[in-house]
Amino acid sequence: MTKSKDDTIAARIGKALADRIIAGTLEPGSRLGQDHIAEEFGASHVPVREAFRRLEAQGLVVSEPRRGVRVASFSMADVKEVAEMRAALEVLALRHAAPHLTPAILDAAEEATRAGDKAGDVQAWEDANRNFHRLILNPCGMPRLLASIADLHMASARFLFSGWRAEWDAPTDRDHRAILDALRAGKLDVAASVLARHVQWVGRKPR
Amino acid sequence: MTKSKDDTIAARIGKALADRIIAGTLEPGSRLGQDHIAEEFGASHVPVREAFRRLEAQGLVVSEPRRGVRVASFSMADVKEVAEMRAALEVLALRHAAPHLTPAILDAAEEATRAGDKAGDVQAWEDANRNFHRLILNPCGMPRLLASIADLHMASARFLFSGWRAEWDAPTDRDHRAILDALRAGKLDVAASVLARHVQWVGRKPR
DNA sequence: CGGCGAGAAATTATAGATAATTTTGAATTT
DNA sequence: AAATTCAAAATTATCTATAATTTCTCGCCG
Repeated sequence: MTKSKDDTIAARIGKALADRIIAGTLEPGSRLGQDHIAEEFGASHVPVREAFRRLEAQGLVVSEPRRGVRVASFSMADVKEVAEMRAALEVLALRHAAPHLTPAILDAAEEATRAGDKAGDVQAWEDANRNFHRLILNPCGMPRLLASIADLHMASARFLFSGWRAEWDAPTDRDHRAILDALRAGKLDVAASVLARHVQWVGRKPR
Repeated sequence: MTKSKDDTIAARIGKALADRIIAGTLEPGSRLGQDHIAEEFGASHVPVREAFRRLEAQGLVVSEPRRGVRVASFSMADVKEVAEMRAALEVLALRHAAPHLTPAILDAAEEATRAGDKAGDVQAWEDANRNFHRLILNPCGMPRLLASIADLHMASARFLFSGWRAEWDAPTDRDHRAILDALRAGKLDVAASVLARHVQWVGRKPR
């Protein structure tokens, strides 16, 4: 029953590569040879090429016709761009999700925030962070919007894991609580503006 | 020199199919058999499958593993969702493009508006409309944002051509002029709010 | 008369093979 | 020594073939 998504080999390879790119295991700019990857996964290169197309659409790789595909590199400007897009779209999602937010959902989001506080490494913190955003935004019931946000979130996470930002501080988790408080108080505008600022935190220059 | 984009067969097929889906030649829900399409383009089904992946990422087709792909159908809710996403993202793009807008660009945008007025059919009007938006947004210099907007614009155009809206009235072109006036007067907030409203016009119920 | 299999036909997904293009590298020339 | 050319090697893109899955059809049974 856990086979509706990564059923095809292409989907499985695509997901595996995405994970590595986000985690930074595959470095920006590095070449992805289709035969090499096919061999590693014990498959032919056809599903590998199909996986490439999806990754390309997600902005995780760049492909030059007949010259191969490489892991997408990103600049500070790219990071800021993604952060601003997230701010715009997540605010939109929140405005539509708000009427459907139940106390149970808000409690779950608070629990996710606590998990983030207890996180020992960046990976665990990011998992909790993603969970928080997913919980409060999913009820908007706009699938295309949520898919776009998920892609942008991946790009943000890449940056977070890239070492540019070795530190991850408390302010974001304070933001989470401020968002929850505002939502509980019915102050949607406040929640939205905190969310917008919060999302762009990752786009700030480190060090 | 016109070969950096649709160089591969897969890209060419993808673009051709996208055009047909947007124009409505391929109806929502209709099945796309890989062999059938491959034969039509005088190719094998492998590049066809790669084209499918890109179309899937753009939301133009939906693919169920081992069950084929069909032209994505869309509901009124989908149209509204796309319109709201466009509003959010185009406003963001406009805010970043504004500082780089030159009189020459604004004149070109006005010319595009006139072309829209003179348009005899929906197709010509949509071409002019897309041109207007492209002209005033491209200078934002945010490639990922512009790519997302382009995808959303395709979805909007699909709706426009779908027959749900056989009429296309003047108000949009009045909006175009209001946006240009506001930009020329340096009233960015006004331009942004008119743009947001303008984009969502297509999401209104026809008849 | 309507559901229910079993087998056939059609279709998708993957593999293996081939053609075409780019990259590499060494020999040659200036 | 640097630049250039040209052939070999590597890699991508596509095609043809095969395996696996779904859909269809038709006869059978309730």
